[in-house]
Amino acid sequence: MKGQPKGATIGGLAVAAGVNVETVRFYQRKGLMREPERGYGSIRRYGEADLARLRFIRSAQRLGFSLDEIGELLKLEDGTRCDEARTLAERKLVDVRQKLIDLQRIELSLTQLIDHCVASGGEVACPMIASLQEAT
Amino acid sequence: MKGQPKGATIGGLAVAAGVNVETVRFYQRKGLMREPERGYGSIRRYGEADLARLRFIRSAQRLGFSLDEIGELLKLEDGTRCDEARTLAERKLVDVRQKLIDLQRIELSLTQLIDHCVASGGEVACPMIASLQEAT
DNA sequence: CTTACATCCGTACTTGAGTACGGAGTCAAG
DNA sequence: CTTGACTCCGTACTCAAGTACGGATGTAAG
Repeated sequence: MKGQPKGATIGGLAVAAGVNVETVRFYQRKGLMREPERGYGSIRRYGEADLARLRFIRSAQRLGFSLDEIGELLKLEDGTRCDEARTLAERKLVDVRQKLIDLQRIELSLTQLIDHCVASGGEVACPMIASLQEAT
Repeated sequence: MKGQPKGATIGGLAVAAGVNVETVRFYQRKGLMREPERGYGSIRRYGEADLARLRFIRSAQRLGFSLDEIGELLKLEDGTRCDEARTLAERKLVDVRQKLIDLQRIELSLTQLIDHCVASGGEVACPMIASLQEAT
């Protein structure tokens, strides 16, 4: 009933997610990733869930969330009490929606710049900054 | 023809943008903000454009852009040669669109969590991680 | 059984993004 | 014309997020 090794080693996990082994261990110390039990005296094994979690962390980071904030998002995944989760989710949602607005504005600026570039021949300027002015 | 002082001092600028004076100076050193000429022997003055630029930098940071990337975005604002600008804009656009997709997925997860929370009474878990799984 | 390579773990180093500090210069009010 | 607050500038410190190092242990292949 014990069969062959169940999952990837930390090295395999790290490669699969495109991060450094040390980074995984760092996230474990921060409490963002679990440390699987090591079946007697041995080496830890990681599964799909660990990989997904690790990838989530990296994606969320690219979106400008700090590791502490990501920890909060992961608390939602991990199941907290309902009212608590809801409050947290609502706070995060406000933040996320503001980011969406800003990103959409930047997207628009960039597409317009590209269009103008195609249309004109020479110098162009992009109202990049104006794109984020408060639109009232 | 020289009138009264033209704009805000660095302190005023910093307060208006909600950042530290030192931060402004730091951005100047990095080349993200200009250092206005100081009319004979005196103190620098900043205008609306400087404030907008500073605010843009902070917003872009919240979206997960590094200061180096923000420098690139600002090159577009500042007007580069057309083909160069276009190439850069196209690269950034890919990045921005991926961020939009990820953020939209997170937004959906959060709203669903909130809905479930309202509907059920007790424990809830949020498929936060699943929300960013590659959907193909 | 040895040997090569990975894990484990603690500690130390690095990098990006600021923050803090301190002395010298500036400027407006009293 | 002094005084208090602010600017200027260089240098040094801090904090988050890793990265690197190195000795001890585990483990699979020859």
